[in-house]
Amino acid sequence: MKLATWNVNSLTVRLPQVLDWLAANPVDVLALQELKLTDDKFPFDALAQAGYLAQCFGQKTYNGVALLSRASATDVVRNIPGFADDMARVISATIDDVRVIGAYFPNGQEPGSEKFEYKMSWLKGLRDWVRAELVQHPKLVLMGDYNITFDDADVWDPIGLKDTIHCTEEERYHLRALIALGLHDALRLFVQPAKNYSWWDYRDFGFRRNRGLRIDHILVSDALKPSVTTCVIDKTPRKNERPSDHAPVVLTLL
DNA sequence: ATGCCTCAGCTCCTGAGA
Repeated sequence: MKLATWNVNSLTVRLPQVLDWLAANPVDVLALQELKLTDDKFPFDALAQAGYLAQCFGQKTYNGVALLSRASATDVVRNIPGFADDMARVISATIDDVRVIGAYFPNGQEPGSEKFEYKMSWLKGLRDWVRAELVQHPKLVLMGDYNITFDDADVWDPIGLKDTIHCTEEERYHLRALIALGLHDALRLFVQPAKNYSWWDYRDFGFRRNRGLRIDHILVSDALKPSVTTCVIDKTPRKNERPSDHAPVVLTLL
């Protein structure tokens, strides 16, 4: 079974690239973030022709998430139960006996800002809910755009970006707290090349210079960990003519 | 230096992203 996550930064703009990528990478599940469209504009037909069912949770202008799958998805849940939120950031479903959570974590903008405080409370809400989900669904994958780096190895300039957004100790504390629930950073289960990032700024030739961050992650539960055979960041779509600023992350389960 | 890209929208500028 293959699962992937990709922040597409507008599904309207990126749909052709998503279809191309799925044709070349026929994964079983693809979690999308930053759709930037409402459900009535979701391209169900084009994806169905490509062989994918879709569960979507859209929103005008910002945010918006979806789960694409070859098999049917059951028990679909939108956002975090118990955490009131007017932004469309999370969608979950059971697919092929695996509980899949696709999430677009808040950006946080700047430490100390109102948006940063929202990010912190959102992270706490997510953790409390995922803790309960793991009891109900031991085979669980939590993947998406986390907007948090684990440590300096995830940052192209750890000194220059120290304590800036995505790199603060508060954010990393919450990320480690998720891990402490019994989850594993799938990419780090394997030896990785240095400077292996999932996002690059559009400005200043960020991708060409590999000035990036690893902020898109796939976390797998204890029960799934023995089944993980590969986890890679696919930088190919970042080389497209009008790319998303994020690259997909792909997980293979036995 | 509060921008450099990119995207959406009450679109010819602004807010947000990260």
